[in-house]
Amino acid sequence: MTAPTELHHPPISDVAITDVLFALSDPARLALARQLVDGPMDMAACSATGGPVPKATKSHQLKVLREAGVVRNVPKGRGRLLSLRRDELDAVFPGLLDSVLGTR
Amino acid sequence: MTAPTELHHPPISDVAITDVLFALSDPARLALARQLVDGPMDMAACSATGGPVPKATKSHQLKVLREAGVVRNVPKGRGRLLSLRRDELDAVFPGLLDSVLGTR
DNA sequence: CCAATGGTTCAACTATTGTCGAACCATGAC
DNA sequence: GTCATGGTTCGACAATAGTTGAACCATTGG
Repeated sequence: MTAPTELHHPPISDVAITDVLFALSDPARLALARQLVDGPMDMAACSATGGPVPKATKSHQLKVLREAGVVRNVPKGRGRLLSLRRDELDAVFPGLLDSVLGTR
Repeated sequence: MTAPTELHHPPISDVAITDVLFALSDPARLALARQLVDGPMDMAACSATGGPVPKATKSHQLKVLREAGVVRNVPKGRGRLLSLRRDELDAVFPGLLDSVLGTR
């Protein structure tokens, strides 16, 4: 098995719109995604709810977003850098992120 | 209790975007919603998967869509008429239905 | 009225998701 | 190397969601 420092990201062509919708259908996950609209962010810097969330929980929430093709999660220093897969998603599901992440 | 012939539809202001996303995050429910984009449809006429679905299952799937504010379900003759709550949803979540229901 | 059609609801069950402690892994600082 | 920091993974459990038969309800047609 490969070093788990590089996590798996599905090719965007393997991502179904239902996967994306499901990933964003949870308030905590949606909140995480919205923190990335203005650009990449250190994982340590973004918070799911504002309150304290166990790191296992946060890691799991981001895993769902990652496996749904919504976010990218790459090593950076001793932490990780998160980013939206904006361009790719816009190409396949035009307007989706705009409407979902833009609406309050 | 009131006659269950009139089902409950949440005011659109009570509908969270996460409710809508969740309702549409299931392939069968998404397929149902997509059959309504061109206008209202008799419930008996729309099929969830193409294959045979027990009526209890179909009723349940539509209940999720209804309670998420996505579809309206009113009595019509001895059956029911389904429709998207297009205008209301467009007002609150602009572009959402366009991008979700429009994309293949 | 009665029967057929179309649908909802209930209840019981299965299956999927979510949560989080504990153990483990990688990197950077020293 | 060692320690601290930041994160993933595993495993067990809790909670939520999905499926479906059976019972029931409403409407239309005869």
